[in-house]
Amino acid sequence: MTSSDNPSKDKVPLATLQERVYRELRESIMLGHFHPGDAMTIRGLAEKLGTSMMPAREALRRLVAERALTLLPNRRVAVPHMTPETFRELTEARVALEVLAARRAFPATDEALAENLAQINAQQDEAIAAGDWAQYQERNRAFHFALYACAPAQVLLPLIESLWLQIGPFLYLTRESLGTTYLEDRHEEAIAAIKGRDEDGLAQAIEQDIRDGMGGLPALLAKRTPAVTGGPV
Amino acid sequence: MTSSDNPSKDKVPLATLQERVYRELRESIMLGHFHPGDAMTIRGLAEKLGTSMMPAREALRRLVAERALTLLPNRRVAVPHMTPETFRELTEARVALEVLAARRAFPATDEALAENLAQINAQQDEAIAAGDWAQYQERNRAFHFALYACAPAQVLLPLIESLWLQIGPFLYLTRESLGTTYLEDRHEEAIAAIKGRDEDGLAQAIEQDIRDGMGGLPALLAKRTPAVTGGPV
DNA sequence: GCTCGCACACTGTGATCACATTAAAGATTG
DNA sequence: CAATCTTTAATGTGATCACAGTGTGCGAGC
Repeated sequence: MTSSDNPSKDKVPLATLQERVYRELRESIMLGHFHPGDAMTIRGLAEKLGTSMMPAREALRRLVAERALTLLPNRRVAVPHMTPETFRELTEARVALEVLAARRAFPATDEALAENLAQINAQQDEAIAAGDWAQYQERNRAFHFALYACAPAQVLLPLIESLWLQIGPFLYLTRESLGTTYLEDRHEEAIAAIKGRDEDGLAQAIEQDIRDGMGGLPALLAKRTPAVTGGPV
Repeated sequence: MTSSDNPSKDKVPLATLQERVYRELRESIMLGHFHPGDAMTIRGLAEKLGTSMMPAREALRRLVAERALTLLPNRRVAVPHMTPETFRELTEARVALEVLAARRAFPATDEALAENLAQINAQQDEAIAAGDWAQYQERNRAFHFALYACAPAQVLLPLIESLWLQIGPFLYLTRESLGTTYLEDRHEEAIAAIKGRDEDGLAQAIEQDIRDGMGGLPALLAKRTPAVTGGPV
């Protein structure tokens, strides 16, 4: 638990500079530090991180390849815009892949994992009570990936992470509504399903958790960006 | 509609060199020109394509990000190995995503598309009869993506393409068995489902098509690579 | 004859530079 | 005063170079 739990932390100088830049950018994106449309330049990023162009350049292109950023026709890199339609597609993809990941993980789940998940869930509730939105998001991520990682998922995990990355820049929309609307605790249902050895129950809990969390976003999205990506005025 | 229909063709000098190298490598991988374990060097690729290191370097890293290639601990790039377990995971991921893509495409399908798919399917049968394995694979790909592209799929298509890329290096295993075992024509079933406005039927046809095509591979895989990643003689 | 050690070639990483394209101002003119 | 053209700054792309780590192959020593 102490050695390889936090591959994103800077415990080690992180072999290559490009990797460091990548991790930092990736974390910032997932935590919603960037907003849709924000443009980034190679030189700007390089200067901000104190490196030369090369690591920044490779980190940016890598994130573009993972669909976390988009390459504009100008060859400029920016945080992608999102339409309600694309968001629905993201939701369906998440449901399909994460339910599958949960089902694959199910045979490997046990009481110990259930306890671990319960602890994470408790921390998440604390975050809600404290109004700590960033911590809430972080613990939510920890919950899902702790479950999915039970079964070896060399294929599924990267795909799911790509989806989370694409959603990242829009999670800030949920900042104000943290804790305002009461939702069923789907995580609790998932834990109960694990303890009760109920695979279908686990799958349903995960699916509902995703739909609950993503459900309100298209509306917020339409409110924030009234005139699509087309032309302002 | 005439300008951006064929982004993969070389009708245009393809703006950047990196893009050309990327496309070429990607195509070679998908068509099974490389075998698992094959290592590639930046300088070697650059020399082969007549460019400098930079385009080759970025193309390789991009394919690594898309999971088409892997980055060995030595920082060397190679065609990934595959275990039967990973292959099953790939199959399940394909089923989940492609069935979803087919369902999303369904409302947009019509008679014209059915005719188009029927033509592709006929060409595929011709390829089988002629023993043209490469053409068979190409037409199979055309069939699936022609269907999935009916609905806007900015999220799903890249994910599916990533899966196809990961499978690419192992399709060569099917070379000898082309046409030797009779399989239900799931493509025909899919076309019939489209004509009959039967979404569930379409979904089942796609799922079975994937399972039929992928089913035999783990066995072939185990036969070819008895000693995991060890050493070829 | 076998093993250990050393030198050399090779690879990826990162930095720097040159160039063409594009966005942004600034100046000029109607 | 506003619109347009020109000049200028900035950006991505590609090339070249320097460096450190790795693996290989050759040779010396036991």
